[in-house]
Amino acid sequence: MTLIDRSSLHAEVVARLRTAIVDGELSPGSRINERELCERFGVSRTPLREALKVMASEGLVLLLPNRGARVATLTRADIEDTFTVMACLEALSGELACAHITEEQIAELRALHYEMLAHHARRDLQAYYRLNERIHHMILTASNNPVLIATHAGLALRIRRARYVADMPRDWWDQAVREHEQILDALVRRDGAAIAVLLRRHLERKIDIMADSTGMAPSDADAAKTSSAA
Amino acid sequence: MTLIDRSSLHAEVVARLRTAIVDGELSPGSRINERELCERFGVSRTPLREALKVMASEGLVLLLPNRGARVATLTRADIEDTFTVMACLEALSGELACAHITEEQIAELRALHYEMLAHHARRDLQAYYRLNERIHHMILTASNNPVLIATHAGLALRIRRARYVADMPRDWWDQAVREHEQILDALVRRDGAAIAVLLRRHLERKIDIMADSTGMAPSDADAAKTSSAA
DNA sequence: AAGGTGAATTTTGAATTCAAAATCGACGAT
DNA sequence: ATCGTCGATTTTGAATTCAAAATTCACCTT
Repeated sequence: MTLIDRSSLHAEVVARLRTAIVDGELSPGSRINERELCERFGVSRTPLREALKVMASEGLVLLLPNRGARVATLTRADIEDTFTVMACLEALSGELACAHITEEQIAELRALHYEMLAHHARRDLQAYYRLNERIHHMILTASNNPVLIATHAGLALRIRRARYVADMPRDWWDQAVREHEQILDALVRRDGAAIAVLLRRHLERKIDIMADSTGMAPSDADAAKTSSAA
Repeated sequence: MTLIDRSSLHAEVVARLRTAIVDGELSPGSRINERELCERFGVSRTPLREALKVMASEGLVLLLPNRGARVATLTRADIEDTFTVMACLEALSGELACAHITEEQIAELRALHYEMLAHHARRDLQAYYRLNERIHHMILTASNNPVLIATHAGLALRIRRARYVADMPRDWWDQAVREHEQILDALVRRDGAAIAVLLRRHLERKIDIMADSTGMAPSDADAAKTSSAA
């Protein structure tokens, strides 16, 4: 593992710690050993601790006073609650995008949509996810509301671990693609009310798929109990 | 100024720094001198710097690498964008609250509403604001979605400085009170769709009042230039 | 006199140090 | 043999120290 660029150490450490957590390199609920992470990143404890505090305020890390840090766990309720809020935010983004999006952006969005259709046809789930993400993000961007974009990004980060699940029922996937077509159509018609409804339903339908899938921790409290065995 | 409790220094410093910024004790755009603040809080630079980094991730502070920290300024666009998102979140909270709120909570909400009416009748703006805030927060709480509550709180914090303005046009105030009555009514009827529309409109109407009022900084960039003017 | 140059000072960023709290482990009592 | 207690070790929290960057300001040049 390469050592960190010394010029903006704090930001680098935050970024790498975030990546490590979001990518599951540091498993949910696991204890974070400061000394160990320092060695791994090649930095002293000061910037690492600063990073931990930032991550805690982002909700990716749990800080137990005098007892160290722990990677935050996601309960099923956390995921559902987060997605409910994200669905609402994306609905708003679509609504705003209808008012602000340019013809060029719509053209690009259509291109991305066809690319996504290609991945769907090939059953390439990973590639599909990537395009899907780019499309949603492009609508967010077209909302022209930086606060909305940042708020969404903050929430997306926390559930990223759970968002992209391996098993997606075939019929669900087909339906999602159809929904995307309707969403694009509403955008072209600049029908804000319609796209808001479509986006929200689209996202809320995803909740069940996600939460059902991978083994979720029962809760932060329970995880803390079992791990420290205190 | 009392020195800080030494048991949870970092959290205390974050809380006090946040209060200082939100209450306008530290004026927007002004430079933050670490040494000076350390003396004021009676702590060393380490916990203060940790707090600054957390505040930066919250958006209350701007960190210029190697050039210190600055209290974030609010542009009119920031306020409008933030309120647009908050309006959407509160609409969702009302919708969810319709499904979860108990009869007892509705009774309490009605009591708060009458208290607020009293303050409105007396033209006691400060007291009105406090009640208004409690009512909105109670609906948020009744949504039973901690993520939604936390997200809303994070945004509310940033614009708190601008939210409660001194001059509120009489007709606007009267209208706001009428809207509150409709909102309460929708809640009683458990009409989620209606309350969502009402709450969103209610909040969005507030945007104009707020942004028009107090002297807003033109932008962060401009404010940085005229730095020492604070 | 105006503008630029460079050393002194201040301020920031990060490592180190120091103290307190928690964890671990051995020993002894029941 | 198990539980509890006391001391050693580790880990955390915060102050201090050290180095690098930026700012200030006197001085020099034109």
